[in-house]
Amino acid sequence: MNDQDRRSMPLFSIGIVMKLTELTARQIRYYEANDLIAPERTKGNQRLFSFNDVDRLLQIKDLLDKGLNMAGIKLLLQEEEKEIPEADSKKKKAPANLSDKELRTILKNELNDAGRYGRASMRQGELARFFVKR
Amino acid sequence: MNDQDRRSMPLFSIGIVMKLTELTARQIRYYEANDLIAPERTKGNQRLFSFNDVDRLLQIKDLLDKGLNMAGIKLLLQEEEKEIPEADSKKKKAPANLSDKELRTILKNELNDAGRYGRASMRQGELARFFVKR
DNA sequence: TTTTATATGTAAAGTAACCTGACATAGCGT
DNA sequence: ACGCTATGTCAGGTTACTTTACATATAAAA
Repeated sequence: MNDQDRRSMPLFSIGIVMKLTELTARQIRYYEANDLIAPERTKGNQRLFSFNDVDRLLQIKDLLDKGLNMAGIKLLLQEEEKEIPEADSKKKKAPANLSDKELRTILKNELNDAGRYGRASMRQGELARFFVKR
Repeated sequence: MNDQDRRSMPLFSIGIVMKLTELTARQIRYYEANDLIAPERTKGNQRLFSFNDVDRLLQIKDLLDKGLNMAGIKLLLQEEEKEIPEADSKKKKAPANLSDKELRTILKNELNDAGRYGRASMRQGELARFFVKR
């Protein structure tokens, strides 16, 4: 269990994400429709966002403020993903579909590598960095 | 915004908390009815749990497994809250699990009203520690 | 200027998730 | 045997989310 797993755990409903990001539901769904984010879904098809998702939404918001459009943001985010090979290429084998039990285990596990958080405000910064070590 | 603020931020729906803790909704509501937790509510009256809440639910589950009842757990949690004024800068490593004997001792002392036990249980952070630096 | 594209608002109808309250019950201690 | 405790389950009601469709302000293009 590593940081990336934690950050990609689907935890938040869209209502919470609205508050965390100060985006409307309409905006969030629109960004998804434009493939800027891809939150998980519950069995009943409701969106469930991870720290990574929220983080990315804050980036999107920031880039929009700077005048970029969907296409530009998409390019930037793609570019960014390439730059995160993260040294350990092996963890690619453990993708995002955690079972409930794994999820639980993760949460109960003690972490020696507990994280540091930054000082960013949630409006502009990256939420995940705020909460989780990287 | 400090650590405590982050830990007490209402973020999770009961559905997510069920998965994180492996408790049923019935159980969670029952514990709330018994004043073991006090999650926030949305405007529409639905529960919203913080990291602290989830953390505490994991403790409750643990104590139930050890045979305590609501009253005993309540006492322990209350006691723990007193200990958390955090004046103790010791930051001693969490004694992850209390032995049955320790539990008995603590409870006995409490019930006898013989005063507090000195050992800061400090085991508040299972979940929160996972996510947040301390 | 007029047209087109973009990003967002809003409304409607349906469903998922949640709420409380009531009743049932297994397991335990007395 | 009895009662209590912790949990299950069901019912009826409410909230939160879903998609689809149409509206619109602004910006870019023609």
